Amino acid sequence: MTTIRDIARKAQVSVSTVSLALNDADRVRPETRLRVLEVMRKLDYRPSRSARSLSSGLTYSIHLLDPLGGQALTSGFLTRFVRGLHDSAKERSYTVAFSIVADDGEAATHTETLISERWTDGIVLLNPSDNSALLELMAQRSFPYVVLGRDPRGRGLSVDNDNRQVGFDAARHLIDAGRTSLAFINGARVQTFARDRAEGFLAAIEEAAAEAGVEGEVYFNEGTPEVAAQLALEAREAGANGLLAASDPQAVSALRALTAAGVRVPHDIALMGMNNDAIGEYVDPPLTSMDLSAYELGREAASLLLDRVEDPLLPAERRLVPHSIAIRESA
Amino acid sequence: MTTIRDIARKAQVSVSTVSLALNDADRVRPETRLRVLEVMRKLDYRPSRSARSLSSGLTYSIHLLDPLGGQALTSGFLTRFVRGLHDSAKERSYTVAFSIVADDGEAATHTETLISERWTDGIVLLNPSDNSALLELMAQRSFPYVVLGRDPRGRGLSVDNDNRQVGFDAARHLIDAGRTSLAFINGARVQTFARDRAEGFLAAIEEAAAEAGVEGEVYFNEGTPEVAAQLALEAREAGANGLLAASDPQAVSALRALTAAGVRVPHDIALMGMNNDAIGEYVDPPLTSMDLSAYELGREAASLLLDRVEDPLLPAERRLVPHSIAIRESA
DNA sequence: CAGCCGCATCGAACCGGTTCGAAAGGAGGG
DNA sequence: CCCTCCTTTCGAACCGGTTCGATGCGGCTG
Repeated sequence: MTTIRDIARKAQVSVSTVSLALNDADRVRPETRLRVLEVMRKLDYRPSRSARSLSSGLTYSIHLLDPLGGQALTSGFLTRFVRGLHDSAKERSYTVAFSIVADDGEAATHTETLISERWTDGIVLLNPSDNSALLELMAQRSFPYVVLGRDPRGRGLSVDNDNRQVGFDAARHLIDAGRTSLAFINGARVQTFARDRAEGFLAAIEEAAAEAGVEGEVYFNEGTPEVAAQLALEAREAGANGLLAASDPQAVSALRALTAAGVRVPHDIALMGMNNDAIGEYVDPPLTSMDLSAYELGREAASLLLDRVEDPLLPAERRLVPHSIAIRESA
Repeated sequence: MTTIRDIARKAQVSVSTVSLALNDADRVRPETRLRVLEVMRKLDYRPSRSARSLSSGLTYSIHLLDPLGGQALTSGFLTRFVRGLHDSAKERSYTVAFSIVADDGEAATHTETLISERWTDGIVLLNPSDNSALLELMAQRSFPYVVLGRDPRGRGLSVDNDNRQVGFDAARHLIDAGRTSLAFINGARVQTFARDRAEGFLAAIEEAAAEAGVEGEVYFNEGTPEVAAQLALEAREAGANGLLAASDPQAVSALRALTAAGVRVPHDIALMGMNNDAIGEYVDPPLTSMDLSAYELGREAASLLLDRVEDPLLPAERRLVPHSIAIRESA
């Protein structure tokens, strides 16, 4: 293994000059710098990451914390979010590591370890619940982190969709398609984003209630496809002709239950999913779905976080990523 | 930040004793050890990871390399594999990091960096192609790594399914259901596992050809759902009444195309997918699918790899993880 | 020409652990 | 009672970088 001292010897300069040549180009004479770099090339020198970490206090990595408990993330969403996170981090020469934790408690103790043992430079939290012990912890320690979703205290960094608008736009799309009795098979009520979406959904209905006589209902639930199937039938029973599900697996499950019950989609009832999973394109009928820009959320998360890692004085920020509607045949 | 020297001072022992007390329990008197640990607890001491890495030469992390180019992995598979990898690594106190690379060339240069800059203790490679420059590289450097799939040289560690058997069992399942004309919408021919599955698939047909007059064909292709839809129709045209797709998205896409063409599944043609993605349960009809035990593959990969990290003298090994058939209504 | 400044470079300390060889002390054997 | 060996502990070197303060040198200013 060739070290910085080997380079120094061979290039006839001091160790500190080598380090400077590598990291702080304009503090060393160009001529010297080139000579040093040439020697590095010749000896195929690679600075050791752990040595660099130890002395600089940086790990050049960020850490994603995935609370398995938080059901919120369908795998399609997570995959794309992670990819965005990775791509953005990679552009800035950071590595991404991750941990999957069972619940908020484990998340908190694990985070404590991440921070105090200096494993990482910044932490990405996925959709923590409102009363998260973890968020409490993060608010106290001053360590760079970003939240996907909403940080209730509003003190930290976060990336998110405008979830009220997501709900609003979805309802609006159904209404524009002539649907008058809407149902929203939503996530759990404890999830902030689910409440926000419900609010927007109902607001759109309210707005259209007068002129078009539109009405609607929100069903909070645990988010499983099984529950969605049952609720879809229930909603249909109650006269719904426009249906929004909180995820694509839920929508697909609802689709099957409705079809099996002889209800035609979209003829009898329009159906929308959420997050535009790849699979939605191939079911029959293809699924209209809210596209939450998971990849872009991931990119923004890494970008915001790394800005703070590199300059801790930057103010907190909440960045909203635009969503869109992937319109297909189901609605 | 409290360091090992703070502990030493407070506990009235030397720095080396503190280190020993922490890492090599039985080389220090129990009494002393307890005193040291007590001081640690009191001062909430946490050893710095980078310091430990630098002096021990270990990073306590493994690195997953995901070649985006290798289309082989549907996101459902990858998610579960990664989860297995993580869980197994976590049990042994290792962290998992990952990189997504565009192609084999980038994989090779990136791996070079991972190894020579000491980022990680071991590398996990996903389904490299047969002629991978990366595998060439790994074979030369002696650095712990494990391959998901087959290492053509057979020299390295690998975890895999018995892909020949996967193909065989799938065909057998269709034959047992009374299907006589089979088709396999397979992956690309350059992928070893695709060839292995094709071989098994055809072997099962061969075996049943005499008694039951079974015949069949394998369609190698790029693995997109679009292509699957087209090939499904083609196969049906040619008289197929039993169909196996290389992934669940492909199967779902085929299902839709067939249904749209008035072909009833499974009445007219039985349909099987692969990898048992969650979504298969909710389409209509629910999808029978080969379950490749992605989670278990991930667990085994980490387990084998870490065994070698901790004892480099262990011999190479190829571990096959059993598959199963998730039987639902489509076949 | 003396004084000052800034640039390029250097040596040494430092980051916080691990580990090696030596030393101290006590037990056991001859 | 002395020698040896084993156990426990210690000091110091080491891992491979970064960074701070000092130094030497040349050029500019007054």
